[in-house]
Amino acid sequence: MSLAAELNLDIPFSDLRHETVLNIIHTANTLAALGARLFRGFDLTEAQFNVLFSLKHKNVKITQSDLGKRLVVTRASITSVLDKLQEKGLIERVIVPGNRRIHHVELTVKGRRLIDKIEPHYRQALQTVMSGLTEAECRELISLLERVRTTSRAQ
Amino acid sequence: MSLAAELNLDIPFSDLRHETVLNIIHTANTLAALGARLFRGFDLTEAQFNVLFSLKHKNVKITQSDLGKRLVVTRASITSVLDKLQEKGLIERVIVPGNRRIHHVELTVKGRRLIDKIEPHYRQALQTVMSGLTEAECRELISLLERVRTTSRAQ
DNA sequence: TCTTTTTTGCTTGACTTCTAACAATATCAT
DNA sequence: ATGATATTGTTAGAAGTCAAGCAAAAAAGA
Repeated sequence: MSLAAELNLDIPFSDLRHETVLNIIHTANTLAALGARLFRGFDLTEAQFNVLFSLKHKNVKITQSDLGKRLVVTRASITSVLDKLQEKGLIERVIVPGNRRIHHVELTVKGRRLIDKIEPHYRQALQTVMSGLTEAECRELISLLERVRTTSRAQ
Repeated sequence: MSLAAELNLDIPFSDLRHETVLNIIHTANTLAALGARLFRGFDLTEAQFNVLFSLKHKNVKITQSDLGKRLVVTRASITSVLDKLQEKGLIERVIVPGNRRIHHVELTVKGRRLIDKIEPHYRQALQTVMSGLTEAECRELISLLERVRTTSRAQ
């Protein structure tokens, strides 16, 4: 269904570029909402899931700043998400000998167990949600989005 | 640039569907951040801009619930955004004779002047940000995203 | 009519996000 | 080495988001 129809607009889009941008944002919101619903079943927010997932799929030690870059949020945001995860006993901040400014963030046993339990459901949801596109179409979509970002970064 | 490179991941994506979903979300975030930067120059948040823009491009009277559906946020969210806009004197809630449950939301003169001032900058930014894609590519991108949403809605 | 259901807007509380500022620490340049 | 600069993590404050629950009002059904 067209976005204009979905949003019940009384005037169709007159600006193709505008329509494209809103389609990207609206699709992202739709996907994020599905994710949020899945994570809530495990008492996690999307941000909390993202941290756990990043920690699991990271080989080297990672600092809070690294995590921020990876998830594209500020250091201040990471601080508060980690606080919540630490309260729940899912991660720990490990002191790094030789550098008193940084912490290494690590999954606890409990944290690892939780993310291991969620991940199959997450993979399954991705599979389902993207089942409407072929592999070639996925690649095409990625390529178009990369070009949008490239232009955006030039701003 | 690939998303994996952008995020400095040490392992490339092994799951094409996952990569696609993250590309959509990350591109939307990038675009939203650009928007936020533009709106901040006019002392508006993105949510506030979205409300003003919707009000301007709406012919019929619109209630708070309508606005929520249009912007895909809950009624609770709309309430607080409207409170802020009302404090600034940019919108007003108009009592509807014959139905004491609803309000019509309308731009004030000040609100209309502001959105009129911002809109050309917004259009220009859209133009710039999407200049990397041809019209045909925009249509292709929209079509792929619509199919992702169609599948998502089936969940 | 009268009861039940639905819709509407609001409040509260939890969470995330940002910007701006800060202190502690590390790094760089002279 | 020492003074200037940059990085790291934190805090505080503002804003938005949602879910859940509420009261008032409207709509639907019996």
